[in-house]
This record gives sequence, structure tokens and C-alpha cells, in this order.
Amino acid sequence: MDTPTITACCDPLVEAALDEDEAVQLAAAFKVLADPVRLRLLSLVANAEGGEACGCDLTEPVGRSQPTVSHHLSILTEAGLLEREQRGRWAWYRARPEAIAVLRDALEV
Amino acid sequence: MDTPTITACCDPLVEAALDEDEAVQLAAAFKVLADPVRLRLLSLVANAEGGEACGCDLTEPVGRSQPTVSHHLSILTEAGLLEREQRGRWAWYRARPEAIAVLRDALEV
DNA sequence: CCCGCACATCGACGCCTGTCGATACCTTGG
DNA sequence: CCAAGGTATCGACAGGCGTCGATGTGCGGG
Repeated sequence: MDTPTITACCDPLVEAALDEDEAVQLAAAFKVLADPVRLRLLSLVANAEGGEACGCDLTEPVGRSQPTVSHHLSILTEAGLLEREQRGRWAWYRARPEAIAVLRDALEV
Repeated sequence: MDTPTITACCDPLVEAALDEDEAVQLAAAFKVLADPVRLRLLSLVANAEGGEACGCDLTEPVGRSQPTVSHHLSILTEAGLLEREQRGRWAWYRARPEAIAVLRDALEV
């Protein structure tokens, strides 16, 4: 999907008109959240006990194939919404509230 | 794009895991924001003097054709992010902060 | 050392969506 | 009543993206 890391790029939508570049950057960030599987993965990880979840426990609950889940986890990680830690042959994920906050702040009213 | 009106559907992402339906609904809402032209249109309207903007003044700043702008304004309006009022042959738009707030709340940390 | 498992990558397929030109609709001004 | 301009709709096209099966990669256990 070609998604650079989510970083604060602009004032809230309703407080200043976006220029072209800001709009492209923000849209790319929201695009990461514009998929039901990614939203579920993000919420599953954020709500896992200990604040972290093993990739091996994420395939079944979202009802998609392993390659598809891996693909979505990559997109979330590249965007900075998740961070990945490899432990042996398992990948562990934690949510990154800072990245979520960037998007929330853009929607401040 | 087939986007029902944005309405509060679920607790914040990081406070409760989304079920399938909630995820589909939230993703559809974020999809509306996942386009640079729509983000610019929304911010242009929200920042217009008087809080409202005429459609005739929105085509040029976003650099797209009139049918394309009309299409995006329809999507924003159907989603409830904009409201439209027809005055004579002009369409006037206002932002709906309530709809924006629904999405912001879903990203609460 | 080899097998098994978690995970990533690849290639292919189908659908969705952003875009435009052409055109139809509708309201106002003359 | 006609002409003009703002807007919506239509049809078509191209590119993007989610999905999967098959396969590659790397680590750990026996």
C-alpha cells in the first residue's frame, strides 16, 4: 500500500484548510484505517492482555488467510500504528497510541 | 461508494475489541476520509467564512473537474460530514462537527 | 541434522473507486 | 420563452487494493 509512517502533519481539519501535500499525507493515514480487517487487528492487539498479542493468535479471529493477515499487519506496522517484536519464531505486536493520537488530533473539533 | 450516514457504532478502538459489523461500519466511515480531495473539500468548507461554502467556489481550489468534485461532495454529504442546502442554482455546504466527532471518539486513547 | 511451525513473499485474480468528457436537469435573468 | 450557467448523472477507463494458494525463509525442538 506504500504507507509512510504516520506523523503529525497539520492542524485539525476544521481549524485550517489543508494544502495538497497535507491532504495526501492525511488521506494515506486514514486509508490504513479504512479496512475492517485492519481495524479489528488493531483493536484486538490494543485490547490483548499485557497490551501485546502474538501474531499466531490473530489469524483465526478475523477469519482471513494467514498471508492476508500478515499483509495487513505489515501495513499497520509500516504506518506506525503497531510495533512488532520478533521472539523466536513468533511475532508480537503492541499498539502505538501516539500514532492513533495523530489521527484523532486531525479530527479535533 | 455506498456509504451510510456516519453514526456512533462502538467504543474507542483501544478500549474494546471490535466485532465484525462494527469494524465494517467504522472502516466505511474512515474510507470517506481516505481521499485527499475529500479531505481538502471538507477543510475548505469548514474554514470558509460564515461556516459555509458555495459549490461553485470549490472546483477550482482542488484542481479536479466539476463532475469529480460533485461526486466527492455527494459522498461527504451522504456520510453526514457535510450538509447541503440548495439556494437557487447554487449548492451551499456546511460541515457537520457531530459526524467528525464520531470518528474522533473512535480513536480516543 | 532434520522436521515442523510461524511468518513473509510472490503471482494472479476480481472488485472497487477516482477520474474524465459528454450530456441532461434546473433555476435565474433577460 | 429562451439563453446561460451551476450541478448531477452516465458511461468508460485505468489503477489500486484485498484476497488467496503456493512457495520461500528462519527459528526451535527432537
